[in-house]
Amino acid sequence: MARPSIIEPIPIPLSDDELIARIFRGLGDATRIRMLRFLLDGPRTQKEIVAEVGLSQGRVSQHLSCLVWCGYLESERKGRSVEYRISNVRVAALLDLGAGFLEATHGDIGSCRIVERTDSGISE
Amino acid sequence: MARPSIIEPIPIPLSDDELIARIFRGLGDATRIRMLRFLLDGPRTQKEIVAEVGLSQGRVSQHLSCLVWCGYLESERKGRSVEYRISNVRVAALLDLGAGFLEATHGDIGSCRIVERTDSGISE
DNA sequence: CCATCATATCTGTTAATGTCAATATGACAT
DNA sequence: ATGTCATATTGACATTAACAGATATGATGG
Repeated sequence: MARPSIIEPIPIPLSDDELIARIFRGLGDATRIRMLRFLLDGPRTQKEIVAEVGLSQGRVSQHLSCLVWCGYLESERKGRSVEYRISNVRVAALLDLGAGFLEATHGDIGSCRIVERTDSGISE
Repeated sequence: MARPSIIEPIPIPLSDDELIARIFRGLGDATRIRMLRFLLDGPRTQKEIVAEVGLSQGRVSQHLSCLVWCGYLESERKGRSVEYRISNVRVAALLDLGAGFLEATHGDIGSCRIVERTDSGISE
């Protein structure tokens, strides 16, 4: 696929710290986590993902581009649709480690305003 | 230590997806990554950390509070100073996995505007 | 080649959060 | 108790990025 609009034509040189931070920032949004966990069950088209997460199609498209260019997903056109799938096993490993970390802590992360984002919904 | 001001007095119930996203968002900033990597060498006082990262003392204090309440660091007062240290081995595991992921991808994450943050500095 | 379905892009709004500077609080030595 | 060093908090500001809605692009079937 061509470079989506959310992608810089020319990459800017970045520090190691910034690159690693971006790896994690790619996972730092509840919508993207939800998409990734949905796709752990198997490949899905964008339309199916839109139905699952309930956000606007445009926003979902951008999140998916982000996840692809960050290396978490692969995409492949299948006729009119585009199919998305988890790119490799490291993704599941990262999600597992994150979930394990959550369990191991006292859960105070829910109180930290620095990583706060208004989201009142209890897990489905 | 008492609850810092960046902490909600009463935690708001959050979805699993949001909690996991926050775990990763805690690692989604180059300054916090730099601090964590610095502390992998051993415990340091806040003053030493301020000298290392070169940001204002106030901002460093907030990042450290964030990292503590997210479960990445532990803090202990030592006389006038406060010593910070990596809380457990999962932290190093997460950082390693993130770095490994970075190597395994094509490095296109540096081009993704969604996880962009202006930071032109090449690694020190 | 045209209508339609699926996806991509653009525009504007809003909330989150990184930052510094200034100030307040806490611990310790004298 | 008081001055000083270390840390915490607050205020103001800029930037990032999530979001909906409108529109554009691309693929396919008729």
